[in-house]
Amino acid sequence: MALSKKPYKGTRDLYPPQKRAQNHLFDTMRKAAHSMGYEPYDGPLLEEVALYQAKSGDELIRDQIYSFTDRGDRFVAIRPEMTPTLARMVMGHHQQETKPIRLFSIPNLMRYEKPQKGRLREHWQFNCDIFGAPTMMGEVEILQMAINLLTSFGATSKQFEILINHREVVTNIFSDLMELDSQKVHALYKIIDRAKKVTKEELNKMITALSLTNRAELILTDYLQLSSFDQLILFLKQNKLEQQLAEVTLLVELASKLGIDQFLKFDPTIVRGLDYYTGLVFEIFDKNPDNPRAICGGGAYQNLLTIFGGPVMPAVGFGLGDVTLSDFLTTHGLMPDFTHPTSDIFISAQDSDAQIEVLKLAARLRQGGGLSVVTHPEPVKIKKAFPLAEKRGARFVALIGEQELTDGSVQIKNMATREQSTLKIKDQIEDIIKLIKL
RNA sequence: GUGGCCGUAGUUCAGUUGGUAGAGCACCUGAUUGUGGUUCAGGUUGUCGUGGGUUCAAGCCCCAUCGGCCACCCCA
Repeated sequence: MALSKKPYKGTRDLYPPQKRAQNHLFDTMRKAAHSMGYEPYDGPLLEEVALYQAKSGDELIRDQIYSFTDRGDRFVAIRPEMTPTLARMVMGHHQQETKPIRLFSIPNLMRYEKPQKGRLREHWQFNCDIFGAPTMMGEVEILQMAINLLTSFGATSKQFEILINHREVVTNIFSDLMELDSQKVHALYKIIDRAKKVTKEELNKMITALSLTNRAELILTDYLQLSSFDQLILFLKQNKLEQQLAEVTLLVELASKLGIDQFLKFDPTIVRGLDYYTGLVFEIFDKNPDNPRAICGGGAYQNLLTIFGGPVMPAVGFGLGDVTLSDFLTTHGLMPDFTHPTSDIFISAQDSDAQIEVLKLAARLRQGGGLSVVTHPEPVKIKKAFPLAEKRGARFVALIGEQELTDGSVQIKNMATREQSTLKIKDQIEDIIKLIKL
């Protein structure tokens, strides 16, 4: 039976047009990270499953992980997310690092899922994390980073928003104010996570099924109606949740002074699935109603080092996938066209005697630095040279034929302006480089 | 895991009530033997996803399987 030419289910073959587009995403990510002092890192593709079992949640391990037993009987997985690897690495080094520790990476991750829009089995995810920053300083910085990234792609606050919640606020409301046991808290998490996807009647039905006390139900209703930070702050004041009040107030104040408050919105239904989040949680949403999907998610987690016997350390981070990002950029017309390659100059010979001169000229031009020089490996008629140059996205064409060979020159033509000049290869190499670099 | 739609040339797709495959784009060649993007003429390209079944005959009907898209479920 013939082998399939298609890539494995849920994965992509990245041919040059797709890979150029991805490189554009990655380049912009690296620039955004670098601009805020975040350092690059990477980790292994494989980790022991136990690393994920500790904090990621059952669902992820049970159904969504690619795992196998290796020849040494170790139960290993292809990384489904980067944060546990990062925590492991930080645990190994944090004592010798200056705080805060700022790190980013663009790992490819795999999850065993049914592929659909915005969701494949393999994707690349921009991960940014900060360890050891004071509460809300790290949070605000991470939000800034996410905003920086999206705005440097050209996106505005009209196109995306960051929906924010606080795990501790939620936990306090559920377990202290409403006096629920942990089982009901967990069930309620699931319910409010679904709140925006179902009708009010269905939501009420799910809540009724929990058989809460009247008091608890009232508090829940109040909570779910909060739709701004102002309302949340009022709610926290009324219910005397001092610690959370101070944190949320600080967040709002910092965001407002930095001018990023226009991007932020409190949303009581954001709770996020991963078990390790302990503080602020957020998701970035496309405001376009046709693409109502989170393009990025993150939050604060302070206990992840404790699974290695490490200290409690404040940490904040987010992950942003390349699939959802390019969906977002495409729907808003922010994705440049990467269909065609680009190069600076295409050089070809008209007869076989001139072929070696083509290669020599190309080598000299490359020594000039930073130029993309494409040669054709066999002589072609002049007419053919231009379409070939176009295919390579060349801005200039250089031709060497019989005449040029006898006087050591080269014809150089600007593809756009059609201006053409004859230059001596030996004496005028600097002029040629200057011409192309203009 | 559940449901819907779909799988035909490199690509996007057409293909009638079953009668052994077609178009655009792309690609190649040519239109006075040293100057392109337009135009024109000609040409190449298929295990019709795979495996079974029904039939004289299957791209078309049936079953299975793999894959794709979408919506659920779930969730980075």
